Amino acid sequence: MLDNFFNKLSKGITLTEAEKAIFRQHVNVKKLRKHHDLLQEGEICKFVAFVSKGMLRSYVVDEKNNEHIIQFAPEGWFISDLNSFITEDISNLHIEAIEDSELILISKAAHVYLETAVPGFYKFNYMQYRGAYMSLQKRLTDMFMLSIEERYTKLLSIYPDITRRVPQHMIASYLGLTPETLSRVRKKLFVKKD
Amino acid sequence: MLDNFFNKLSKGITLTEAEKAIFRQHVNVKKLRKHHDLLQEGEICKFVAFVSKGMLRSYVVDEKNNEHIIQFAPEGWFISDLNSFITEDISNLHIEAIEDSELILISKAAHVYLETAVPGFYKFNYMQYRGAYMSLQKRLTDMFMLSIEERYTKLLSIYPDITRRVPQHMIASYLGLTPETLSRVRKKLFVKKD
DNA sequence: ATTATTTCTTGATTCATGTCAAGATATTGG
DNA sequence: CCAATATCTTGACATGAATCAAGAAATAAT
Repeated sequence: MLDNFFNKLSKGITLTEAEKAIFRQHVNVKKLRKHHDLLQEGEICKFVAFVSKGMLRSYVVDEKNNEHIIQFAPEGWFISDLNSFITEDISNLHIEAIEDSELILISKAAHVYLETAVPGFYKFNYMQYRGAYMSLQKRLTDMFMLSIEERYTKLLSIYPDITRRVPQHMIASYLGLTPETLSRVRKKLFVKKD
Repeated sequence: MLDNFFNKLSKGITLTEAEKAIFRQHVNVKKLRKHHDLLQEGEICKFVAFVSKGMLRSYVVDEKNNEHIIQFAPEGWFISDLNSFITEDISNLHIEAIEDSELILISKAAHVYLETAVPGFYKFNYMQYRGAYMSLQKRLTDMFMLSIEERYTKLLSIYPDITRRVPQHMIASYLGLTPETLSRVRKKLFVKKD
């Protein structure tokens, strides 16, 4: 059940069997079918979720009802609204499955407990947060530096299977574009290649 | 010399006098005058800098020679190119003083050493990274959700003294605008207020 | 299979912001 | 104090992306 989760952790730290047992006692497994919500705007985010199977997205909705995708989380990734999770303020994010998924949920109490009971987990989170900050900063500089075409092709090169798993309008949303604009960009790109 | 630095740390952790002494042995104080660089594109970022006095900015330069500001760091803040610092790849950032400044520089070796010699420093960095990630995510959602006016007024409300300390074209750059556009936005805002 | 739903494409048009250029204002340095 | 430099404003114009609308294509449901 937790194999993928332990695999992920073991890329950064080493876990004893005893520690794995502690995790098993303190996390919850949850299945979430496509289109179903893990978190809705206005709720307090009470978990960090590890995606062991499937794929989720987090997004915000603006006053014109346009969705803007903050993050995709395929299997092997974590997803949460960290702001809400830490401060216990209400969230302005939605988190939703975009494929039938299987999750490991870590509640706040469990998260706090596990960080002291399993020192490696604290270290792991340190690196997660640092890495998350570094990637977000890259995303920001890409927004500033790259043309739409470049941002799109870069995304494809980093996540080659994204076009097969994620509808194009969501990729547009992630890149900060309308679906129409992305469609036209793709047309141009593919004409060029011929 | 290190008072501001210790004050900052003591907001998250408690330091003994012995630990302060360790810091004093392992960090460097540096003065940097306005317009002078702390880091140039193409170099490897070999430090994390704490700003004890003055103000710095980090920015990228695109192929049209436009600057895009990633971060402002007034006194009490840290600045670095964390990507370059961690991976030891060359940086694509510039870091520059925008006021006469005084810095506490922590080299990579010192940073690593201090995190083990002063456990609280490790904890402090954990929170720094987590917090940095959370603010960057807010910045990204603001980019998606808010109009230019809203982004500008929000910036002013969070950093009321920024207009006095930072030239307007740099604020424009931080917000992802041209100086002309920001000038027009301000005009509209101030007409409204009358 | 057929219908219904979602996703994607394409065209016409609008609009916000960028670009270019010039002048005004403010700041800095000798 | 004056000159030089940097910063900010304003106008005219260009342009890239959004919007609106309709239809095509693909996918899912019955």
